[in-house]
Amino acid sequence: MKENSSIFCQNKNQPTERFLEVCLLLLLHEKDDYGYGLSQELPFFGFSDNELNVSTMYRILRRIEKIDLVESTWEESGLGPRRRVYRITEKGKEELSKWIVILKNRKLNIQKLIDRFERPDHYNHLEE
Amino acid sequence: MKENSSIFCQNKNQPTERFLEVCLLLLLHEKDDYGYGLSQELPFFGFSDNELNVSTMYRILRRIEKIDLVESTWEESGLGPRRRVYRITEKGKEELSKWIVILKNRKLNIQKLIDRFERPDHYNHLEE
DNA sequence: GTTCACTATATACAACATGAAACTAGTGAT
DNA sequence: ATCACTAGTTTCATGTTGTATATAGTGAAC
Repeated sequence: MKENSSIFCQNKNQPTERFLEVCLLLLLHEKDDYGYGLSQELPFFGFSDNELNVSTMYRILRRIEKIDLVESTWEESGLGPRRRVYRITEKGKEELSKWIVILKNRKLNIQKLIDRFERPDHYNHLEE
Repeated sequence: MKENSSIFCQNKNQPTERFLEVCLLLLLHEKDDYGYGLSQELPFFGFSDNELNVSTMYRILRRIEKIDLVESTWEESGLGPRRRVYRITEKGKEELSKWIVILKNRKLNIQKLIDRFERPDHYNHLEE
């Protein structure tokens, strides 16, 4: 069982903050970047100051590097500490594509729940 | 900081399977039900056979009872083992309403990500 | 010249959530 | 007797989180 688990990327959990992982992959799909720079793009996806935990973000970056979704090198900035600049790999791009499919589904399921909450009449015929 | 954390229900994480919690609250908002019965309604929200872990579901039911979002009583079914029948509380209804707001936001953020993946041109002007 | 704010990354810790598996147990059909 | 279905619980290893803490470079204000 669970052989149709393509819906689960890597057969792992899908905690919400996996969404952060996908956001990072998307941003790195657009262009190479480093942690601090990425953190400034994240409010676009709803991770505003209060909601972004930078520890979590840096941890995710290290984790997805370990599983070869991204690669990194150190670069001198001249205007502050060194930056670890990340680059998405082919494997990372494939992972991103799979996540897009999952997220489309997730969005639909959320919509279903909202509809059912706001228009209960459409589902009442199930009552006995 | 984090005082505007009404966006985080009970200040806790929002792992994806919290979505399962909200589905259960919604179903119990519609009518009283027991675990096994609820499990048969869950495919509607995307929790098909392969994707629903019944341990998780039963665990969530016990957890949300502990924090008074639902109450339960044992009932004889006559056609099998006893059933623990759950009923949503006022607190549970309030929690459900808060979650609906969160999920509407989550849906929007997912949509933003999908759009940005599929129509990168609209975001390219950011490049240097 | 030192304090402050900003830039930049990393790690340790306790708390919590998960999937998988095993377990108990009642009913009814083969 | 065995099987399939109904019904719920607990244990275990693994994984993820937020918080706090640490380090360190730059440049401006005082």
